[in-house]
Amino acid sequence: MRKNLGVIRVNKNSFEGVLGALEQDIMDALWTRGVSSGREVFDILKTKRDIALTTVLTVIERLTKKTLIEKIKGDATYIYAPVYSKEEFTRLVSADMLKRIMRFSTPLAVASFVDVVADTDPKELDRLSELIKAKKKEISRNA
Amino acid sequence: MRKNLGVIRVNKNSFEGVLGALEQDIMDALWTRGVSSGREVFDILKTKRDIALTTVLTVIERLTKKTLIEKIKGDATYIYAPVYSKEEFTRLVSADMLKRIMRFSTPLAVASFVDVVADTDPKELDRLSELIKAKKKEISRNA
DNA sequence: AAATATATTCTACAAAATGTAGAATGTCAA
DNA sequence: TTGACATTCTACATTTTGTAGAATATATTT
Repeated sequence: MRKNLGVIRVNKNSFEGVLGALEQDIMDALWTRGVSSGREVFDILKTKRDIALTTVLTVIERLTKKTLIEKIKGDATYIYAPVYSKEEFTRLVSADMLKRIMRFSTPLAVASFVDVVADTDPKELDRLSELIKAKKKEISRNA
Repeated sequence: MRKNLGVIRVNKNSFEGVLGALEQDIMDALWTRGVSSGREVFDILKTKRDIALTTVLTVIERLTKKTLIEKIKGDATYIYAPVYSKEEFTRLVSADMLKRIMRFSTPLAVASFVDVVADTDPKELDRLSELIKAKKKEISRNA
């Protein structure tokens, strides 16, 4: 399930290292569908992969232990809600990864970042400039 | 060995998700000491932790399979060399992580990045601005 | 209430990654 | 030849994730 892309193992999965494939699928189901019962999540995944209801329930259970999902007593069944929106979660994960990268070397991380942004979506460079400007103002305001 | 920092599991380890703790220690030994024999690496680690020579050898072997270490026939013993410098490796890992973050959402990643840089080392914001400027020039030159 | 359906929890196993190291084998020098 | 050291093999343990059957609880229907 893990491949080698050059040196580094990767998944197609954005949250590699944070969520497994099934975990990710379940979170995605909850993010797109909103609060759902276990069976509803199962019904969604079932259309894409061959999987058992209990498998889904088990993994949902694990995700609640990771505080990524909240378990709520509904009328007939439990329902599950993502604790963080996909955006919040992405921010948290990103921030965490970035911190780890920078913990090693901020200059290197910064340089890599500019390279990758330029590669990925050069137009974002402008937005990045603006965000920096704004951030600097914010800093001096609070200084 | 994994803790919960907020939502996301982390290690103190910068390369979490890429290298295990022992693997990291071994790479660090090679990076700081330079090309070394297995026993030399072992001697370094031994001062910090209780470990067997064969354990070190085993993991070195695994790292050669991951193409992070090159195995070279020395006179009496094999010697091991890091395939990438710590800097190169960091760049590769960073770039890869960043790509994965941006694959999900470039705008979010960019925003997070600015936040984290500001938090970590606000002075880097200026350098970041300059790098962006330079990168833009580079792009227009090659356009 | 008994039977049936549905939900939830328990328990368990498999595979991969990593840490761990003893046993076996190879090699070279005294 | 006999050590001493090097190298390789083999084998476990643990953790994470995927997987799901068995058991149990709860509700619904007849």
